Amino acid sequence: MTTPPAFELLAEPIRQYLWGEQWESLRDVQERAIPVIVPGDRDVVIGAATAEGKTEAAFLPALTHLLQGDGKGLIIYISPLKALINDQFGRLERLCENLDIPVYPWHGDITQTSKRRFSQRPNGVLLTTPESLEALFCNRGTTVLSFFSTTKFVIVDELHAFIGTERGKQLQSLLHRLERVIGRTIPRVGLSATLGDMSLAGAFLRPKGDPVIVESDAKTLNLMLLIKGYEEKLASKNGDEDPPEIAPKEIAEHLFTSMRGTNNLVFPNSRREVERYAHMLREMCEEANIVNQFWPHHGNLSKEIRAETEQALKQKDATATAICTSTLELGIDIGAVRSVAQIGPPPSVASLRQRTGRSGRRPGEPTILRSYQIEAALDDRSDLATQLRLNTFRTLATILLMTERWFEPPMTSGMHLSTLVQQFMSLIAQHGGIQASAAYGLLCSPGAPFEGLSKANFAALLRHMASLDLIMQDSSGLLLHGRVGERIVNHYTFYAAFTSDEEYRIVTSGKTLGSLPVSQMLASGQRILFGGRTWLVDEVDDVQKVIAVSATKGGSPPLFSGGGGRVHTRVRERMRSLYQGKHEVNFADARARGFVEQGRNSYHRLELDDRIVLDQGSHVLVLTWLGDAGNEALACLLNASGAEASAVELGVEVRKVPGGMDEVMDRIRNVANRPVPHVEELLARASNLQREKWDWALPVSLLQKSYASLYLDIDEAHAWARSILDAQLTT
DNA sequence: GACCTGCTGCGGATTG
Repeated sequence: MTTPPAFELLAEPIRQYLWGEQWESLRDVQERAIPVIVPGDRDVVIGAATAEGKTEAAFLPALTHLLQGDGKGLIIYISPLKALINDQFGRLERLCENLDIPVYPWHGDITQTSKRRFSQRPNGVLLTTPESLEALFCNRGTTVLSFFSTTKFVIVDELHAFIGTERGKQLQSLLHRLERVIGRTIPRVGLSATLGDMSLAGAFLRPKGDPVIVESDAKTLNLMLLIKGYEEKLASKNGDEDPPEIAPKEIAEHLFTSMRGTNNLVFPNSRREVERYAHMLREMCEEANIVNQFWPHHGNLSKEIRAETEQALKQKDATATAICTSTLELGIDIGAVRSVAQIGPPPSVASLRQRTGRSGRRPGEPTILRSYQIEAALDDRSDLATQLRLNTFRTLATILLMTERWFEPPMTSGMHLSTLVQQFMSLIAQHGGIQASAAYGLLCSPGAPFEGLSKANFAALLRHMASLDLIMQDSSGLLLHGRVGERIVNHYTFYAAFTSDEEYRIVTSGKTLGSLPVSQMLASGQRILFGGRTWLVDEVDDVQKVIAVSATKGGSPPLFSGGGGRVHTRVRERMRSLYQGKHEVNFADARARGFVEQGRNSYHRLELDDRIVLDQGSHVLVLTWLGDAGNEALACLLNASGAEASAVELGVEVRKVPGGMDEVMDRIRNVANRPVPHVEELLARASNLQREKWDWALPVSLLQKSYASLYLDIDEAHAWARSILDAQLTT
């Protein structure tokens, strides 16, 4: 028997709508997703790039399923962004109008009236966020059942954005709790970018589940690639002058000439750099006497300014280029762009893939990526990173891995016990109090989000939370909120699983431009760059947390701090093979090729092929070529054996002891010969382990477990030490 | 440690 074409499986009114919209054919993922979603009895993960029609691949069959039922069913769509919900609402409403299925957006900006309409007749499509769902569980625990009893599907958009985060753990928990309230399994459909291992995305969508994976045909990337190198002269020796910063200007000039007249995206890796380049490019437009076409976009700019940039990109009769952070990495609709620029090393292979995927969407158009790399001029004082041209090699390794279609596997090992604290307090709110055993079953039993946490550990958590007045127990054994817990749960900030810094609002003549984290203090009279323009600080109000500014001219150093991300072992391995290789990098300009040659020369001069340790004066550098999680774990292992070690870019830096290099080798052998220590032992001397929102409410032993699960690859570090020992035994 | 994301209920005033 042959399967009928997917199109014929869709409900009649949906087919009519598609005819009306003049769809010529279904996309590959749609063709394959429709037959598995229509019956409504399987979990499905759809992996494809932006604009390959993932949303329709989920909604067309899900709505078909709804129409084939009694018409009273509900589809819950969960998105990480309000902006995405608003986008989706516009698109879905047109389709659903014809089907007589209501669509309700439900998030923090939606009015009570609109929410009330859904409450009165909860069916159709509900578009919401994890936080709004959390609020429903907390404030209307008793109505969750009546709201959601007819749910046929949960669709999670941008699944990859949830994996490996405390917010993702919260989502898993909410979906699990939802099914426990309703008393049955609800099919889950996850929409994800292409990931290194899609089955891990499935394991995230439903722990211990068995999803159908629908992955987009690996269509070859028609990539046009250019890497340009820029050399920055060193600051003067007396050090009282600002660094010259010629290179960023040269990069801005190249961006200006190669991008004006088309739509593009520029990713300089930090808000600070976004401001710097947006400002330079705006000035260049002024000098050239043309209307500005370069717009900034980042998370601290006000919604209005961001909307202005998105609008500029979308409109047809003028061109625009956005200088942006990862705010434009997710699926917000900004249309196709001609090219993408990456300044400095991309944060990860997966993120670079998402970014470049914004270009070359129209048939026949290539994907254009320009990568700009600044390195300091070499002299006899240059440090190891400069000599090795590390940033250039990291950029190259990341780009090559992308062209080889390798991506970081999603990080699913994190325990995120911070979120266990939240979910436990939320359960108390939902049920008006809960027994410890019931809570343990809901949160930690097989298939639950915190599966694997022992009863003893759970009890230790409850005791600790009680000691902090977060919870208390009544005479019947029922657990309730304590004084502190009551206050926390009854504030709206409780619903988010993640923290954010306290921020100052930047205001000019009554209009909010955006916000700044408080870490940077400002004085009046200072000039700042914000929203691509220069402002004079008139007044800083520490009570209202408002910075009043007025427009001014001239530039000064922008705000925000910069830095790096977490690097996977595979990227470091690829860097090493690039150092060892001889073949030319033929998609780089002369200067970038020069950096490659200089890096390789340094690598061979320092004999890094054979060396494990390198004398750095006061420190010894242990070269591992592992990822950050491996390096950090090795630093912990060495610390536990009495050294003073910390993870750095190429390995672990160890403070020199009287025994010198031999002593360090001894310690590595020691690590290799001993069994892997328990996490408690490993992190016994570590402090400052709190990273997530409720980490402060965890007992030390659980904080250590949670930290280790997120940041340390102990097995990898131990295996590395063993491999060193084995190599020495055989020579 | 880069980047990013999200948020209720209620009371009181104002308006149609």
